[in-house]
Amino acid sequence: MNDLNKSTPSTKLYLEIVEKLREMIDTDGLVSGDKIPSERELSERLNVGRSSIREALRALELLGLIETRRGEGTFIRDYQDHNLIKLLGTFFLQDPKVKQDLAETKEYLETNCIRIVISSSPEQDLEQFLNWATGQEFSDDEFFTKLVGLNSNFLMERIWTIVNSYARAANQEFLALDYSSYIRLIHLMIERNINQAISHYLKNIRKK
Amino acid sequence: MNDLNKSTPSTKLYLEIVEKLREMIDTDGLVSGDKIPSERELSERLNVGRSSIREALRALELLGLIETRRGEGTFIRDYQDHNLIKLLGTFFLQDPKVKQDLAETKEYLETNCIRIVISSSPEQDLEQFLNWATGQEFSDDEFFTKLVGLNSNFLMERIWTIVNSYARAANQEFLALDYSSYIRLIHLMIERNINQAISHYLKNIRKK
DNA sequence: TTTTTATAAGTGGTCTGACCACATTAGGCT
DNA sequence: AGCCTAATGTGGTCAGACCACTTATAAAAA
Repeated sequence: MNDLNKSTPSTKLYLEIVEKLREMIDTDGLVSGDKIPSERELSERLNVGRSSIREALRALELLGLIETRRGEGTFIRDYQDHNLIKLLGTFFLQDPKVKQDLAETKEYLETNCIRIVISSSPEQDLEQFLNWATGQEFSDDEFFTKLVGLNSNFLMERIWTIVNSYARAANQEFLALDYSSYIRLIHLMIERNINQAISHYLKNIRKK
Repeated sequence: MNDLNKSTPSTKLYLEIVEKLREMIDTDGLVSGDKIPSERELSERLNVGRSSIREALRALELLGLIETRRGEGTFIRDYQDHNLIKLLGTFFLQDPKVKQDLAETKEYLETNCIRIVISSSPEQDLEQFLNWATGQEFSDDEFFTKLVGLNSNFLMERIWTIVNSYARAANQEFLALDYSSYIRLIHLMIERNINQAISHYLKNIRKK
């Protein structure tokens, strides 16, 4: 019988295992790329069946917290979306209202981001951004990935990334890129001109 | 041997099962509350082991798409729930940088929300909001839940809810509520005065 | 007949042991 | 040394077994 969670389970066993794994990762100081014990070893150490271990690992895998490689093992990995996106996508991305909300939200996040960058990014970063944009071709995605990266808020970055990948999955329309508009946006940001930057973004980049 | 995914699997079996389940739900027109076939029956129908079925169900359960009740069965459920939140929470809420990002992001979302409400919510809704706030006591949470609800973007609402629940879990500080500040914010919104509303929010409600 | 109570059947939860497919390693051969 | 082959370790999957719990069924009691 399993050690955690005797008799009538208050929470599902696999969720407790997830918690135990978290502690294990924490106390052992495991970081991205490290290997975690094999399923069989975990099964022994926690005194639970291997199938329960696997259910917990599936949950973590789904969240993108671990990666399993057959024949090799299971590895910690940087938190990223992944399967979750795909799953939710195949399930509920057909709702048109959801699509509209996605586009809207993406836009809000991006204007918000422009505001923040304007009011707090150092000149130097913006110049570097400008150099990058001037020197090469890029996609809308790449541009805003860079931009979102400029405000050093990891959470915000993640939210945008997720919303963006949803939005991309829901809407396959490609905008013809007008590089000069993007460059102009950067210039407006360097001039710290919030209002013009935002209206430029809305009019010339999102074509509203 | 399983029917889906013979020999060298291109994608994991449990993910294929998820897809099959989605189709099944789709074609059978199952909706929230309906019962899906038992694990054993699914196992037979799809010609895969019951453990694989379970791994797929765990994934869906984690996403809040289904609910399992021991002794009864597995049921479809509205997709707005949060094992996911809890899990992610326990996983990376210990990082102090994350905490700061949370507070910041919450603030961004809220100012953003104020902007949107000001520029698109009908007078009537705002008056109603004012009445609600005038008539009773409320928490900061409740106030902003209402406010976020005013811009009719479900996704945005969800994001705020999630960020907010994280933020609350990470930061237990309670602000002493000054109701007049909240009332004043609503008035400023009714006057459609974006700049003042936002600076009032930052200065008097978030005490910056 | 109606109500209560035992029994059976169905279902999710878990464990065990068995293969398979694949990757890495260790030995042994040339 | 270099190559090939076994052995080992790992995740992926399956089958069957119990357990705990719920619901439906049938038998017994009123």
